[in-house]
Amino acid sequence: MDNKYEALRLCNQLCFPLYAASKEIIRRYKPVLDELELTYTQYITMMVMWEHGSMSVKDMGKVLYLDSGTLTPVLKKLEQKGFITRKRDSADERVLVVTVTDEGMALRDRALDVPAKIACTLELSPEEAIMLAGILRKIIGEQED
Amino acid sequence: MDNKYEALRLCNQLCFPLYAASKEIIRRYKPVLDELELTYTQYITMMVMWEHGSMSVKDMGKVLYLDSGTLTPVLKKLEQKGFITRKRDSADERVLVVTVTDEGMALRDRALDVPAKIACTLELSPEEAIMLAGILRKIIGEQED
DNA sequence: CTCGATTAAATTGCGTGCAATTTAATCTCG
DNA sequence: CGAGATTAAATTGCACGCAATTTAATCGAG
Repeated sequence: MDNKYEALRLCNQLCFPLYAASKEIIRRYKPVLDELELTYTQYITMMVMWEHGSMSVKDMGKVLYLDSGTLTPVLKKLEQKGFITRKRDSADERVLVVTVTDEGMALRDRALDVPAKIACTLELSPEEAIMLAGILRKIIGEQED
Repeated sequence: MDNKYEALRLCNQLCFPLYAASKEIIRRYKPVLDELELTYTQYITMMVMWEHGSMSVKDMGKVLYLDSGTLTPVLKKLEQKGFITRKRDSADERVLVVTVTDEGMALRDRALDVPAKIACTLELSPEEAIMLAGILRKIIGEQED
């Protein structure tokens, strides 16, 4: 019986599987990231730091799609752990520049095998992975890295 | 230069787009759900209620992949709004049975156009949607159900 | 040069998510 | 039957995510 409520059924939605899959992947990261004593949000923040070395909170937010309300406490935590420094830009004191420390860069080597550990739990074919990445990029917006 | 750190780059990951896409979709729900005065979590909970009418917290958790720590406050909020009732099962007092009210069922009609409103912002082809749903199911279901 | 507008972070408040623990009810097995 | 194991929710504590507001610095039109 496909009635007028059919569209409301959970199983017909894309949103819910997307939401559930996202949480499921973060769950799989947990044991791996626990060894580095990083949360998932701290991990993706460090990925940006490893790649860029130094960046304003605003730019970090653009890359990660997070605002200062989320980032400020995450960055303070990472500073506390010694992986980054937080310093106002002398040219514009409104801007806070985040910079990775030597200790932060050292962490990168300890994180080298994280992607492989996650990837091997996914069991997606390369074609599926490429297809998924493309569709997700379309949902997220367009620009990207 | 694809060096040994290449795998760590944010753009090469699937996890991050998945996480970003999930948040992006929930963001798109917000204005639509605001009209119903529901959060996204409350909305998916009501979807289950509309479909099943009555269910234990445990079973609800299995469907939504959420535990009682998350569900208890959500269900209390929905009870407070008058959309559901919460009552211990007389046959087994450990079990709390959640049941949709008439007011809760009435909300269903007001939510009828929510899926269409979201779908039309996605701009995915039917093939892409089917492909995406399949891949996500694979990710979600790999070690459970 | 100045004052209102704009901008970048920080702060506040609320609602998740989830691990870990607690409480209460039920089950199991001797 | 009865004590320990198991189970279902609730509770506690922490870390997001994001809207809204606040604070401080800079910009820009007049």
